[in-house]
Amino acid sequence: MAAMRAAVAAPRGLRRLFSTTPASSFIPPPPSTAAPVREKAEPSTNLFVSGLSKRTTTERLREAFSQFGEVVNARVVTDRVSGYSKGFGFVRYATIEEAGKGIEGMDGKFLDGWVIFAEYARPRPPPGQPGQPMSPPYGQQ
DNA sequence: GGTGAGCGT
Repeated sequence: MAAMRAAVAAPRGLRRLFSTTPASSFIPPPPSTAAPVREKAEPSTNLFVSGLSKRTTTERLREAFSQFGEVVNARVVTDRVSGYSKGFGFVRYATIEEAGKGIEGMDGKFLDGWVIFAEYARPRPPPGQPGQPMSPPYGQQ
């Protein structure tokens, strides 16, 4: 009789060996389209250029892409403190048409000894909308 | 000092 009580009170430590998650012995399969896959952004006048040489500057980037259209804005992303290029940049054409030609003409090409990759840049969050002043309590006096 | 995938001062 006392053995029954012992069989109920003792096996607590043993239950952990038998009670492994029953319904999830494996990793839950990702529902797809949830992986860190970087899809290409939709066409726009803004281009993302990667694979740049560390010595490639904004001017050279503009020169290279100006062959295929009017470059309205070009910028090589550089570190603010060190001032060195991060190896990628952005190029903005006047029209989407030129942007497409810029990609077709510069993607996979060489620039300063490095193969660069040109693609449409992702949409960026808007800078600052009217209603967000930099100074908080500056209205009442 | 300048690496080597990436999405901006």
